[in-house]
Amino acid sequence: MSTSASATAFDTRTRILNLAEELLLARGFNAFSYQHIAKELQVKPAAIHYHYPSKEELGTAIIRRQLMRLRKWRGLPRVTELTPPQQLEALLDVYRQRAAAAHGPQVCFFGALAADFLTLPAPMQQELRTFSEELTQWLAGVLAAGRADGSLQFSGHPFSKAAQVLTTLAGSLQVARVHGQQQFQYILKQLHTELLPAAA
Amino acid sequence: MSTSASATAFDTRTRILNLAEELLLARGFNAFSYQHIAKELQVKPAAIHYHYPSKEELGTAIIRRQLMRLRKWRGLPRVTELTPPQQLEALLDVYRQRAAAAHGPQVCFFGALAADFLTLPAPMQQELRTFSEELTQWLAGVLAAGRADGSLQFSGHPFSKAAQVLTTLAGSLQVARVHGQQQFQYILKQLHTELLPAAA
DNA sequence: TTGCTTACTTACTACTAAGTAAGTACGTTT
DNA sequence: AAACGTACTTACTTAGTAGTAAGTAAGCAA
Repeated sequence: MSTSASATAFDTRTRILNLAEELLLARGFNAFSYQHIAKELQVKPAAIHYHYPSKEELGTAIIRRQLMRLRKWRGLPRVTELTPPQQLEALLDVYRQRAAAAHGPQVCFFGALAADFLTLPAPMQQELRTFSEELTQWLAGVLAAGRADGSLQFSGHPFSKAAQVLTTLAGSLQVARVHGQQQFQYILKQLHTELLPAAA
Repeated sequence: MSTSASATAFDTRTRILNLAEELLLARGFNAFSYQHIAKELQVKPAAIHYHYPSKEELGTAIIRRQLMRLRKWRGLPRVTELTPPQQLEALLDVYRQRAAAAHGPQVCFFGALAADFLTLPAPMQQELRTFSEELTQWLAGVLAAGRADGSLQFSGHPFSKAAQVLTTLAGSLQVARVHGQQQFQYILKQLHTELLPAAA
């Protein structure tokens, strides 16, 4: 169209974002540099600055993309049409995938960024808050619906329970990195059996 | 005695360790430097190197001290003589204190170091594993005893449940940093009501 | 063909990081 | 008084950090 969007241009920009995301999840925001990205992509560090002038913009772009993914995902027919327990299962699957990631277990966005939170630029802090809030609200809705129709069980407010479940999931990926996947399995199984009625 | 252990020497060493610990919990291992410590303590960076030649040794010392504290704490009469629910409560209090820390909510050791885990020197990784394992084992014992005498309720293996609870606690402090203390309160309340029988 | 845009590279600045070697002031020991 | 150990400072090296300014090759547009 008007923007001819040459394939290579788009590619490099996206490849930078993909790699930065990977490095963020693997090492944290303060422990990866433009040099790491540049070396891996076989370009010069200045090329990264061309696409993302500052590290703050790069970091914000990573979170923003993840927020867009969340919004798209939760609106997908193959997600909205599931029953509450299936939606919960779909969420757990996302974390299972991360735990089994190719280059060693990754943490989730929240876990990776929350640890460095106080050192993050303000725009990144704000984006992260938005992301976390929207995810919690979505899960709270799923839990409320599930308890209403008897397919899920828990005590307390759905929002509190959602916050607790997401917190546990975020933590469980960090545990997986320190203690291996078995601990992660234990924790997920524990979550699973507590939320689903024994009868079902 | 043989080592005259001049007061100032001991003081500076300890003050370095205290401040490094504080910075680690606030900013993560990769986001504090010898300069930060030196400036705050009004000495030169080389003075820090004198006491802790490398950052790896400083980091290891922080974890090791925390491990010693744990071993001492769990053996204290005022802890061992408590009932299982009281021991659980004592553990939760440690986290509540961190959440309400003076200079903004701190995360726990595990949360702070797990995020940076892949960038940590091997000795620090090993010390952290030991610390986490001992803490989980201790809590598993408390949970098992509590379920046996009917004062605590949960499903699954005590070790799995202990891992889940500690994971949730670690995560909850990260949440507190991002979303404020109220979310933290929700999560702790949720944990509390689930573990303690409604009747009690 | 001239000019403009895109996507870089080269070469740099300014700064910070961990770590080291040599020197010094001071108190204790001999 | 001489020697020594402790606890530093001064001055440095090496290696990285984010970020910038200027140049360039390739492609498209008038």
